[in-house]
Amino acid sequence: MTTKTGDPGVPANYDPAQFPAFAVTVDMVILTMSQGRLHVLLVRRGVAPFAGKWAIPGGFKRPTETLDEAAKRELVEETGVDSASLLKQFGAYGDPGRDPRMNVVTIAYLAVLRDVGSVVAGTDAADAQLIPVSQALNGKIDLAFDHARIVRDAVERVRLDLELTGIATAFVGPTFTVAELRAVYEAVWGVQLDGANFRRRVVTESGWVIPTGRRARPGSTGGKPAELFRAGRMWKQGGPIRHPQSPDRGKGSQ
Amino acid sequence: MTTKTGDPGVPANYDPAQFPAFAVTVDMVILTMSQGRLHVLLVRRGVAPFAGKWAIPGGFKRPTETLDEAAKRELVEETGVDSASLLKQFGAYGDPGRDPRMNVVTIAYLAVLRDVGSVVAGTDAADAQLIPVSQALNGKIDLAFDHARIVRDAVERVRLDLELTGIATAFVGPTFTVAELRAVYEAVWGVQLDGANFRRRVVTESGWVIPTGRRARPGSTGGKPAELFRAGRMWKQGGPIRHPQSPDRGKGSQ
DNA sequence: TAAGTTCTGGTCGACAAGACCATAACTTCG
DNA sequence: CGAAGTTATGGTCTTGTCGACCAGAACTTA
Repeated sequence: MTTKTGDPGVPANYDPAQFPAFAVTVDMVILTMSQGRLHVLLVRRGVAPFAGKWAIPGGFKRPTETLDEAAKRELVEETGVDSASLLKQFGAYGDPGRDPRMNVVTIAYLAVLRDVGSVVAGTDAADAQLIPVSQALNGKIDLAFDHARIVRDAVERVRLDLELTGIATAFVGPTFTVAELRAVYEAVWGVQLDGANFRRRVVTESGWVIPTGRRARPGSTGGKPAELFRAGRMWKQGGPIRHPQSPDRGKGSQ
Repeated sequence: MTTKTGDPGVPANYDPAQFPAFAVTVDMVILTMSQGRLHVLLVRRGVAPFAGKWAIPGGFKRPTETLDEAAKRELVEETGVDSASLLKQFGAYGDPGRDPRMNVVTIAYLAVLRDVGSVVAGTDAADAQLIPVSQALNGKIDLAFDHARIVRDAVERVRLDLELTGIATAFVGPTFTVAELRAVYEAVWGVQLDGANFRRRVVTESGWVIPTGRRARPGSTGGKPAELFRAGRMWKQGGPIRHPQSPDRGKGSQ
């Protein structure tokens, strides 16, 4: 036992300046839907280490700001998007050697956005790109540092949050149809959902989607024009959609 | 990691050695049941800052270990308990000024244990004590740093995990009755659960409690001796117990 | 033996959710 | 213009889950 009399775990006469120094960064996994698939925003590194490899955007925390503020600042800097409410801290990573230059602990944040594509193109762009999550995770693309693990954890978290909260509306536009919302779930989970049942769940759960009264223009393939909704409250408790692949009930087709 | 050329925040040629230095600590919220109430392990600080105030145990991360290893090491040092599987990272805290001496970012871990009392008494003890969570959170007790917030977040997390996983078995002894397990849920959630229904849920959910064949000695108040179980797998997906206070369905009595 | 207490299994009704069908409202094509 | 195709959306039916409640079993103490 180090000591109870001093700072937890530290002798009372320890010189604070001699504590092992770390750099603290805030890294962000920015997810979005594009062409029906889940994408993650990656930037290409220009300098060593890992020059030429892809990485998730992020930056160093400043002593004068909180972690959340640092994440929000980085999000604005990297994408121009100012919606801190979408940022969610989901893990800390500090394995020795994860950065060959020095000791770095990173706090990882998750952001689920729409229209990142255009934003990215407008700001810095040259080296920022949306990559399908499937590609980023199956080894096709070499991620710098331990960013592959971070992205993997983030996607896992989103799958879970989609089940428990109303995050899905963050993936779609300011107004959307039930089918668009359903497409988000199907893409993230890789399953097919019944349109009628999905609609019932979404509409019944009062407050989390709000009808606008307008209707969408039917697609080029025809069909009845769908009702347009806008997002209601985002984070809710008993989630609207339950993951179908639950390890529950026998092996029923449901 | 920001090395993107043109990042407004950090030039690419920034000298790594000049990045703001932080101390990184690992703090632990150790929860246990005692006398039917949820308790948290606190240590009393002997030196400034916050001398005399209570704090959660923790310590500095070493550059050669991972965050999880640091947490495990601290847990052993503080309580003598070596059960890393119970440790769960649940948040990072880095507000400026949270430690008046220097910039400190802490990674917070959660451990749910039984019998901490005896362990604590046996090791260092003098200044370590189990405090009812209710007292620690209602301002009765002055916690150092931002530890009140950390404890609050941890308890919130446990409430949620209790709903989604089989954590509850970590609170009870190596063998236990259904009633003991039910008491854990009732204490953490502050609700009353129907004994018969609870038993059905627990026993039906195959694998997470295992009958030993033995029976408990009836309490001094009499009654049928309860069946004894031992814990099965701990972390599961679709949790066995759903929190009754869900903000769902109208205001039905269920 | 009687009374009390706890455990434990059973039943019932409410409700949630998925499968499936039917119809409505639009498209394009002939 | 009408027919066929496509999508949206509502209805019904069945199944499974969960809580409320009751009853009996198995022990205690008096």
